[in-house]
Amino acid sequence: MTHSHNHTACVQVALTNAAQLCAERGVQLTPIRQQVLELIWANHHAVKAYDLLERIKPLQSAAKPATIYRALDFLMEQGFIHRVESLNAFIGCTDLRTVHEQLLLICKQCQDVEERQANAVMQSLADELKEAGFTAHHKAIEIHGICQNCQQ
Amino acid sequence: MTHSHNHTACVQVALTNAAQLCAERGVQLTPIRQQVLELIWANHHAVKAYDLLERIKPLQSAAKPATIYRALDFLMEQGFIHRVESLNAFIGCTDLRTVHEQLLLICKQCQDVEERQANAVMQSLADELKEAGFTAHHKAIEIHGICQNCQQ
DNA sequence: TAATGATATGTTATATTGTAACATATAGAA
DNA sequence: TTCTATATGTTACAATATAACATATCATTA
Ligand SMILES: [Zn+2]
Ligand SMILES: [Zn+2]
Ligand SMILES: [Zn+2]
Ligand SMILES: [Zn+2]
Repeated sequence: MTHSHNHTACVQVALTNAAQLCAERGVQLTPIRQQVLELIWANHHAVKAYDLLERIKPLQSAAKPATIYRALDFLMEQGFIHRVESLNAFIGCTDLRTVHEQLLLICKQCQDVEERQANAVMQSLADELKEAGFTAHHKAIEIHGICQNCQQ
Repeated sequence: MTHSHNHTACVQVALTNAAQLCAERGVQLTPIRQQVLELIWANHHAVKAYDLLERIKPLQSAAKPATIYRALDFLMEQGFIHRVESLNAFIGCTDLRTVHEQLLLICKQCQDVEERQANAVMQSLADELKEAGFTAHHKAIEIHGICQNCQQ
């Protein structure tokens, strides 16, 4: 994603959808929440909470850790962002309109994180969980390696 | 696993295999490393580093965070334990003799973590990664929910 | 033997990540 | 207006993890 794409469009889609969904749901996309979402969408890297804190300070001089973590909690509840567990970091969700499980491909070289639907994987996982008698509430599927662009 | 099994056997297998593998590999299972491994194997819960620190202090009064993290690094390098990314915690590996990807089923109720081979899942994941052109180095697949025993 | 090098541990300090708790503000509903 | 829910401000701290340098131990080898 770092490589040649119209990222302005990515950001605009994300923000427009978030605003729309908030309106539909009767929740508030406040300035702080919107700014945090925009900062996360600065690129396709996973962003750390304290990096967000530094970056939002020019806009919100009173910002403290709780400011960021509250905004992150909200954005996660609404499904606008995902937490990358193995990085303690956050990325914008690229598929706001679908209820989905996320498979995250995390490139060690360019730091980009790609979210994929991976329906076949999710289906075999569902089969496996059924066999195990396990009721899933949340799935974290995070693959670290080298992305297609970085291999060339 | 909490429910009715011979856990003494689990521990013994884990420790015996670890000792054997260290001998084969020419690395040292020092007292600290062995004690940390035993503490991790106290049960099938994921254990946090600072809990290990408290628990090892009666045995190693000089223990500090670095003591634990170094032992954990060693045990992970040797494949004797896994890090549970979504819990910042560690579990003993139940399958020391096989090179494998781990699928971790994490029960919210009893805290047990079950490691499963899940060959079908891994195969569809491999297919998906191939399609994505992504070369995987490390996989963290962690499912949170309710285990079979806790549902009854 | 003595010097060397590799490994493991001791020790202090600090960096990073995340929450708790309580106060204040704001705005719509009753 | 008063109440209530929601959002934010603020202080303090808890929990997780690493850096950096000192010391110890032991096998190798000059
Ligand atoms: Zn983009
Ligand atoms: Zn890349
Ligand atoms: Zn057991
Ligand atoms: Zn359970």
